Amino acid sequence: MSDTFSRVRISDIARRAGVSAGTVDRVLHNRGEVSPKTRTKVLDILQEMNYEPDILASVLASKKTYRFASLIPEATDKSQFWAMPASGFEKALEQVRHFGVRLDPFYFDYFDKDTYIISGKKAIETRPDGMIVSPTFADAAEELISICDEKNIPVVLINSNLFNLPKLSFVGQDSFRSGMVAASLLDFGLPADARILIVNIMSEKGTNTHLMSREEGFRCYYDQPGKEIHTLQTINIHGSDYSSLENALSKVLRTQASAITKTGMFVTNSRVFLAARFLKERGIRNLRLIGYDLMDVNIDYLKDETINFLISQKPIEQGYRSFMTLFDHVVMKKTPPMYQYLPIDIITKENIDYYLNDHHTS
Amino acid sequence: MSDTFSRVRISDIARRAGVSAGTVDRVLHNRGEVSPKTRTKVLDILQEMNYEPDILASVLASKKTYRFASLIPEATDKSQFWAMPASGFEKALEQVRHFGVRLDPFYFDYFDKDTYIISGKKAIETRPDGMIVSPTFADAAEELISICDEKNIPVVLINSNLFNLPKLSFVGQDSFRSGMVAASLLDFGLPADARILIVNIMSEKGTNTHLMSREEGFRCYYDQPGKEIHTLQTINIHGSDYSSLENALSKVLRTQASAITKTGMFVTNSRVFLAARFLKERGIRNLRLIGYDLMDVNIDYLKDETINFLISQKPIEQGYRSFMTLFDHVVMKKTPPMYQYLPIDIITKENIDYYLNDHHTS
DNA sequence: CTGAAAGCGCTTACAG
DNA sequence: CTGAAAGCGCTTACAG
Repeated sequence: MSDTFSRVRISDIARRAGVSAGTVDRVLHNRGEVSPKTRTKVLDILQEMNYEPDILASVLASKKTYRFASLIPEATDKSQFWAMPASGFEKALEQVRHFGVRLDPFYFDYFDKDTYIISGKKAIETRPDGMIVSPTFADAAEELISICDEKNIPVVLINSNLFNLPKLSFVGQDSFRSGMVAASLLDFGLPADARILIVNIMSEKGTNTHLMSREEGFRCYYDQPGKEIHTLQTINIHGSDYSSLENALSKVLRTQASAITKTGMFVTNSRVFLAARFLKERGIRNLRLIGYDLMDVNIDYLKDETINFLISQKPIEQGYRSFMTLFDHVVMKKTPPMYQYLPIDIITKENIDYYLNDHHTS
Repeated sequence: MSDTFSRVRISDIARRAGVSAGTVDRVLHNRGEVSPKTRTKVLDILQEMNYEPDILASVLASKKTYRFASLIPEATDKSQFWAMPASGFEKALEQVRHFGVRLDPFYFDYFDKDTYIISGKKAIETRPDGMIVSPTFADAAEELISICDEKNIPVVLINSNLFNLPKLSFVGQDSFRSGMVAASLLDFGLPADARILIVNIMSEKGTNTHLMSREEGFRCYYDQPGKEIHTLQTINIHGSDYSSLENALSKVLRTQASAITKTGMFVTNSRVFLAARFLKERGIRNLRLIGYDLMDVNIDYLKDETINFLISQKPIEQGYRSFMTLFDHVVMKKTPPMYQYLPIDIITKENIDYYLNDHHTS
């Protein structure tokens, strides 16, 4: 493996073909101005001698510089989530800075489609060599991406996917499957004939496609033959303030303490801390609770055992891999896989420490 | 961040200091032959202008080539485990080949200390620029590592740790903590007053330190205040053939079917498939079983639900990170953290697909 | 359509 | 102790 290391140089090829290095370079990069005859000849020798370019020399000589753009929601204190992919970008950037790579971040308001379109167009206008795009608003995303396609800007979709679009790759989690994982965990921790609440805490203006496929996956688990039959009940809460949730949950959770150990709750997003708060305020213990994302509030409830499991979307890795996908494609000329699903990490009080810092370091 | 990108060149420093590039290079690399006066002057200017070397140019110019050595057990069909770190090495190597990096792998027989010492010494004799060492035999490892220290060869320990040794870094999993994770999972899935068997399937000649700390961690979980009191029973099996296990388990598992749902079993290593086979052959269902490592046999039992959870040691990542730690230190001159604990991944039938291939791709 | 030359930023002998 | 020059492998104008 390590002997494959590039020993054949352009000058070797040139000599062998009886041409100059410049000409070899021209065929190497398809920049024309070469007669078909010499072209094929050089191509043959390239092949025969198994030429592999020295990327370092190439980057050094062509003082080319690469600019990528990212289009993700602004991280707010209500939703820290999008700060994580951004830190993944930085981590990746740090690793490949010396290749002359830059990243220009563009942000938008998660609840405002107009800002999405405006920021997106602004990003495209800078004519980046590649873009990382969160398709938060499906229709608007579709439009932006087709513009990128026209302008030959490769696009990596991050966090949620849109099918049938001219994208380079998708990096994210399989929402449906993560729902199944949640279901299997609750199933493991509940006796037969338990009662399970599926709680969708929806934001009024944002998209809720993730939540829907998580619920589908969750329900799909119990549709499998041989699974114990629990009672599944969906509760849709519109608005992510505490009082909406309190109102909705207090109606369905009047059960006396003894039944609580036979109850499970699956909150289909990071708002699981609202449910945890509810349980804690009412002194309801031993209900099995599972939700998403390693936000600080959620972690607190995980540590005090109000939440049993959190499923991580690996946001830092999403950022890191999106960036690297672009880099590998644009700079290293590698074709990435079309779908890159990150692992569905199961986080508990006991293993969370090793998921908290980027470098898994202590 | 991206504007920090190196714009100051050696020639800039040289001009400013009124010396030649060669001299700047000499102080940059501490290779002497510079008067103290010019040295401090150059140093000052370096600092002041915030010089950052262009690694690409540096690697290209110094046709230096780096050689690392690895010392890990040979992967056998009985134990595929060590094939994974090796593939992690390859993955890392692939990413940094263009820096002139090579890896010479050295292997030994997991059960034969002599082969460990012999291979280790052979590796050291090649005078590598860094070594990745599995400290399978503690005393012998200690000796090898002190030789490396004398010869200034940085060492990264992989998979299991030895404290108080002159090592660069350790990459692996916190065994104790992984035991706690296992305990919390069983606790979640078992009713109060259940019975839990801790099964140590020990190899006669290899080291079993991992198993011990996993058991300690497991027991530690139940020592915490407020945990339901289950009956914990340790079963030590010497020899990793099926009949030893069959013999040992058939003595303790005569319970009638109804009690089985109140039984959990924690196998402290990858031999959990032996226990799974036992259960399956006897038609014992609904016992809660947890073990380690994503070996093919284990995966089969996970998929047919005989095994409930597997804890992954992330062997590929261990290999990848060990190699990168060496690379970053030797080539990029970065100081790594002393301990690098990888996450303790919880694997179920539902999420395993996304842990199987290196690139989390589908 | 093609070649010769200069240059990317750093390192390496070599001469003094 | 120091500087000038050549070179790493590739790319980029430029001249023809």
